[in-house]
Order: sequence, then structure tokens, then C-alpha cells
Amino acid sequence: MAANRKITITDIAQRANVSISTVSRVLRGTTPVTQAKRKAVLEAVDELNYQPNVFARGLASGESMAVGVLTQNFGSPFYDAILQGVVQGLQGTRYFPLFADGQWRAEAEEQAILALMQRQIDGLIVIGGFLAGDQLTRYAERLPIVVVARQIPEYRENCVFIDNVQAAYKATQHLIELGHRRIAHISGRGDHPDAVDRQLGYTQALEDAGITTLPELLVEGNFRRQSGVLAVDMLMARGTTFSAIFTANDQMAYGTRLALYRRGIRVPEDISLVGFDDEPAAAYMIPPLTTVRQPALELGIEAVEVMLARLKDQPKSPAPLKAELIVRESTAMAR
Amino acid sequence: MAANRKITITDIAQRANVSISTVSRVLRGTTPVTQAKRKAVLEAVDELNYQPNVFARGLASGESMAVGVLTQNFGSPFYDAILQGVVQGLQGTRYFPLFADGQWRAEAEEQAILALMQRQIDGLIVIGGFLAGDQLTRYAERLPIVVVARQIPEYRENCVFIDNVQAAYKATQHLIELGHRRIAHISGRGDHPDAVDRQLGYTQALEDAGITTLPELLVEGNFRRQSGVLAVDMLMARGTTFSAIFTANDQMAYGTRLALYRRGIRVPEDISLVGFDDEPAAAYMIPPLTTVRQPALELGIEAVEVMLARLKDQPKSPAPLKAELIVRESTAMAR
DNA sequence: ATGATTTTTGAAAGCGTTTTCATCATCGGT
DNA sequence: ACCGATGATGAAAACGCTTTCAAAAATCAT
Repeated sequence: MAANRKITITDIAQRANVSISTVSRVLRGTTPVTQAKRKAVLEAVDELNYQPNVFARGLASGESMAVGVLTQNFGSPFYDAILQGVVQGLQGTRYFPLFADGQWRAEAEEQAILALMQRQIDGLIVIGGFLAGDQLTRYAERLPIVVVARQIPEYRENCVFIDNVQAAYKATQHLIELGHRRIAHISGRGDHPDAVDRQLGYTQALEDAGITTLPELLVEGNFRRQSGVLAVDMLMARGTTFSAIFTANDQMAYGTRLALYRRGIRVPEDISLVGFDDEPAAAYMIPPLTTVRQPALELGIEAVEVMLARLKDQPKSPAPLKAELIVRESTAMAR
Repeated sequence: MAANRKITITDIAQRANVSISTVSRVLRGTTPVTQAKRKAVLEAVDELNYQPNVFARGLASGESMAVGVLTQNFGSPFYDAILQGVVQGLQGTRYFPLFADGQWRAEAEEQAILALMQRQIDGLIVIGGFLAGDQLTRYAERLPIVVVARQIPEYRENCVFIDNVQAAYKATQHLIELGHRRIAHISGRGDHPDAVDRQLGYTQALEDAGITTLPELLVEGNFRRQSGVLAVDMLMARGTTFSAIFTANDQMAYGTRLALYRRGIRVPEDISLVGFDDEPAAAYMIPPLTTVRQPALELGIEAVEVMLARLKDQPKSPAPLKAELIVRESTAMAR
């Protein structure tokens, strides 16, 4: 039971009475091998509990059987849900995911990508992020990249995302249908495409309903909880009135909710609140949050599909995924 | 700018006018090399933007410079915080983390470990999990393992964890000091050591205060939000009364909170609630949750330290880390 | 200077696979 | 039976690095 020498392909070859080439062939299934030998090899593999050495394989074949996954931050519920999808999608394939995080900073992101590439990844899945589009397309010349939850115009064929404008439109529309007229919007970081698209959806919905957009009802957040509370402070300081708030993600909705709670403002009686993402926690907010569900898991899975297809040299366009409004208890008719 | 052939150590050697052995030596710093050559090599590396091939390295040296990190579930805030610590701790070292998740199932956990080992990891950090202790020690014969947020008696020297009994004791004591006498406890999975320790702390605190532990105030959850709401249903169905609830983690506290909200029971006016973990979201619960803060980030960082020390063959015992009670607004004096 | 050490260096032998290439066996057609 | 094709197989050459070993160069004591 001690640390007996690592067993290699040579051991298998001897045991099965064939050459190592043959062993390799049955293992990879690249070239036909007679039944008898095939069987002998497989048995030997089984008996000796042989595990091919990934490094030797990678070195010889040039393939790492690894796909890099760049997220922004472990612990962000929405991103993590996508991660889960990726893991799920990769399950059962011969590929292994290598994760790295970009910490919401283009620079860190770039470093992470470099580290992943140094690890010889065969492909890269980028979840969100801030890295400039052209930078990304530059890397894409070196290896297949698919981008999730973000849209890069010049690289559209490999982007898996939902229509943020439309999704935000729906959310706003819901509020309008409930009779709200003065609807505040707490947006995401202005340099983030998702943020601008969601704000656009908000504006359009208002416009289509003949409601003029008021700048004093708009405040820019940064997608984090804390910025939700700050945003409410800001809104209050401005002294404007409003009966509903639409935040560009759930996290900021939680912050908003807390700020309102502190002021004794009830949700949804006094103010209706709608978020964006439908993180698992949204259903447990007090009161449960009305929000736009992004199919995060599905996004992750789809990203893997697209990636695998490209790795197989049979490119496939991402299937369109739709966001859906989930009405819970944080929204009510305007008084 | 096309995909010019990958540059290798040989290119550097030529450019710097030395042998590849010398290049390898300056890169690894294993053997002294004269200033002049060293400089030449470094320049060549820089000019050609050379990146060593990890596979070739791993194959030749037998080291992968990768450490496996087994988590239970991306997306669990507490586990993710530890993950962050690990990432942070690894930053700047030559090691790269390889993540895998065990999905809260011993079987999946084992598979994940196998997959990681196949990737030739130099060490393994296991975060929590259910894999039997002896199983784990068996793997530990093959490569260095350090366990975080879990205590395995026979492997104590490599476990980084906090004293759950004491931490739960503090939480319960806090409730007692506020005048609560009938305190319910929603525990974690009975097969999880953390769960039993926390319950033990709860029982002891009660005992020390001369309060008898009532079985009807105890209900077993599974650490997930949903089980918090189920637990409250259960408690209610039993028809017992209580003025406070201590849940074995924050997630269940959220579920509990929601169940109470649905019944129109106020927190903390009617019932005080305390959680465990202090996930970032706890501060944003309505009302902000009193909870026991586990130093998750620090746990992760410490785990890495211990691992790196072992990898350097200079074993180091984990530093003790303490949990801390964070009093917020979900607890109040008993009426 | 000289020989004995010590340092620095290059050649070459792995590391465990994959894959090309040549060989050998097998097979169908005549 | 015999020839050309076809298929299965093994030998050996990569893959890009580390590391041992021995030679060459530098250093030291005398």
C-alpha cells in the first residue's frame, strides 16, 4: 500500500502484451485495434488502475483538455449561478474547468487570462467582465473564446446573453401597469454595457407609456448592495417623490430595501421595488422580491455547448435565451 | 502578428547564446549562473515574451504547481468567502488553484478529488464536506491535504477551523442575557460535525444557565434556506412557544425570517433571531441579522499558508481563529 | 606557477504520452 | 495460389522542459 511507483502506459503495454502505441490507440480510440488486444488493454488498465498522465498527454498532443473560466468574483450569486451551469455543462465531457477571477477589474482580468493561457487551456469562457472588446477579440485569435452574460458587438457569434433592454423594459412596464408614474431607477456602473442596456429599457418603457423620464429619478450605482442604500440616500436628499424603484440588479435591491426599512418606508405598501437577476436570495427577501429572472444556469450551460462545438470545429450559434419577469410581493398597485 | 510558432526554451537559449540548461537554471533559480548570462537570458525572455510550457515543466519536474481546492458548491456565500481567501492567499505565489465542487455529496466529492489528482495537483485544500475522515486521511498519504472549516480528529494538524461549540455557546448566551428562556434551535444536517458542535454549544449554554433543553424546541435542518422555513412550520405545528430562534447558519435564518414574516410575526419584537456565519448578506437582512461571524476569508488564507508550508517541507500548525458575535437588529430583550 | 578545489556550464538522458512512418499480416479478386 | 490493397501494429521520433553527469573554467592555497 505504500507509494508504489506511478504506473505508466508502459506497464499497461507489458501487461497486455502489446506496444505502447497500441495502448494509446485503444485509450484514445483514434485508430481501430483488434478486439482481442483492445480487451487485453482495457483489462490491464482496469487491473492496474491506470491513470494517464495529463502532462505527458498535453505535451505530446498539444491539447490540455482544460477550458478556462473567467468569472468576476466568487461569491457573487448571479455569477456563481452561471459558474454552476458551466460546471454542469462540462460534467461528463473530457474537459476540465480552470477557474480564475477578474475581481471586477480589467487589469486583474487580463492577468487572469494570461495565467490561464499559460496553463495551456484549449478554450476560454469569459463571464461578464470589463475587459475591452477589442482586447478580447485579440485574444480570440489565439484560442476559442465564448463570452457569457455580456455582448460584444464585434464578436457576437460567440456571445451568450439575454436582451437586457427588453428585460428591463418588461420590469418597468410591470410597474407602469400597476399605476406607478414616478418610477426611480438605480442603474449599474455606467461603463458596463448591461447597465446602459437596462437603463435604456427603463427609459423606453416610460417613453412608450407617455411618461417623461426625469433625471432626478435616476441614480447610478455600481451593482453592489451598498450602492443601493447610498442611492436611496441620494434620492431622498434630492427631495423628489416616487412610488416605485427599479434597480439594475438584485444586490442593489437589497441595499435599497434596507435603506427604506431604516426610514420606516414599507415595501410594497409605500414603495414598490423590482430587481434584476432573480438570485436565489431574492425569493427570501422581506418581502420576496419581484425581479427579472436571468436564466443564469442555462447561460452557463449554453456557453459550454457553444465552446464544445467550437472545440470540435463545428461552430454553433448560441441559442437565444429569454429573461422572464417574476412577480412576487415587493410590488403592488400604486396608491 | 499571425500565430507564429510557440517560442520555447531553445529559442531563448539561442538568442541569449547559452545552453538550454542555463536558461532553465536562471528561470528556476536552482543553481547560480553568472551575472552576464543571467542578464542575457532574462532579456531574451523579455524580448521574445517567453512563457514556459506548464506541461513540459510538470512532466520533467514532477511538480504541477497547482493546488486543488475542493469546495462544496459555488454560490454558497460562506464557502465562497473561504474560496476568496484561498485565491488571495495564492496570489503572488507560483501556485495556481484548481477548483472543483463536491455538491454536498460524499460521492461527488470523491470523484472531484480523483479528477483533481489526475490533474497532478501538488496539494489539496478541502473546504468542509462530507467525505469520511478516514477516507480523507487515506488520500493524505498520497499528497498533502489541508482541511478548512471542518475538523477531522485524526488529522488535526492540518485542519483550519474555528471552535464551533464555543461560537454557538456565545450566540445562545447572548439570547439568554437578553432574557430569553425558551430558545429554539434549528440545527444543520445531523451527519455534519459543524452541526453537532453548534448544537452542543447551544445545549451547553442553556445548561450552564440552568435552563433545561426541550426536545420540542429542536428541529433539524440541512443548512439551506428552505429548511429554515420548513423548520418554522414544524415548530408551529408542535404548538410550542418560544421567544427566540438560533439557527445553525445564516441561510436557514433567512428562511426562518421569511416564514415568520408570512405569519406576521415580527423580528425582533415578537421573536429574536440569531444566525451563524455572518455572510455578507446577513447585514442586509430585514432586520439586519445578529449572527456569529466566522472569519471565512482568514480561514482560506490560513489554509493556504499551511499548505504552502507543507509544500516547502516546513510544516506549520494552523493558527487558531476565533469566531465573534455580531449583534445587529434581529435580537431584542425578551418581553 | 602549480595542483587541488570549487563554480559554472553544456550535453544528453529522461519525464509519459501521441503520432508518423514503415512493416507485417490479412484479405479479396483473379 | 498469387498480387495488390487494406488494416493492424510496433519502433521511434517528437513534445518542451528539468536534472544528472562530466567537462571546462575559475579560484585558491602553496
